[in-house]
Amino acid sequence: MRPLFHPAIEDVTVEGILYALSDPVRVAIYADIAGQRCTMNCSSFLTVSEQAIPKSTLSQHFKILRENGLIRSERHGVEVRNTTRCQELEQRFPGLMRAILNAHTIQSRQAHSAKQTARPAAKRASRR
Amino acid sequence: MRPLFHPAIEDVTVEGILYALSDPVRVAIYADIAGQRCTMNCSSFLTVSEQAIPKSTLSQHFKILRENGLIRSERHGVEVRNTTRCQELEQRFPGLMRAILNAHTIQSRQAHSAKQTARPAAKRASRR
DNA sequence: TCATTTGTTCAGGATTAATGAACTATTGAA
DNA sequence: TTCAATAGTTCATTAATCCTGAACAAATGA
Repeated sequence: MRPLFHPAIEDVTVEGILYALSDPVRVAIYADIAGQRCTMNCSSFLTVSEQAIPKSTLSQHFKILRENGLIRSERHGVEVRNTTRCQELEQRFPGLMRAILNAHTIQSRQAHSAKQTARPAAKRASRR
Repeated sequence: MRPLFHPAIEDVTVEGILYALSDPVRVAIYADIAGQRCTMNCSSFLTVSEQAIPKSTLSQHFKILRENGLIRSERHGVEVRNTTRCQELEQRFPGLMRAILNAHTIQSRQAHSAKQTARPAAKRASRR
């Protein structure tokens, strides 16, 4: 089994970060890992936002997060433990990750309150 | 010719913003528009970062920026004038656009100095 | 040794992106 | 009015990417 590739922090690009987080599942995973004190394994995310994700898809999502420099993954026996690279990223792109996570929180709150008040969801551009 | 669609600011999503700016050409266009005092038409970008862009491709890029809530486009006679929606976006997602533009600036500076010192570009994950 | 758990890789079908060619709309000049 | 030039859009085709079931690999523990 191939070793897990992690880019050097100076090779991490803005485009790569934005691409990795432009998927609702991946940004939810990233936000969740960033919010935890402990590390998390991949299978913690077989359901994300009440939606089932096939494990092959999940594996690809983690690969994308990893290879774009957002998370660090280490094999520990049979599982893979994931942590964010927040501190390195903060050094390279100050304020970026915080602003994205904050925006994600704002949006989640809005979605939640919209659901509570039973308004129909606004139509919006979807990509897939 | 169809009218230009702009989403209401509350329908703009984080994912949409990140997706729109995850393309090097689009983020360069957005950064350029954001940096200008005056409005810009689409054809100002037939070459972006020393790279020629077909106008049909450019038209799609502008559509993506527009429909994800990043820019406002208005027809004026034969041309379309574009401005950012920075202020609305700042209200909805405080600090987000500033952080992204700042990260883009940091990265551009690094790319520029790397070119000057003639170091070979680091290999990085590409998407296309 | 063998079943279980955790995750990866591969192959395919589905989706999305890029772009040349044809088109629309506006402007200004003859 | 007519015609050419300018600025973008739309469409069709090809290329690239994404999603996921199936098969596989590695570690663990019974």
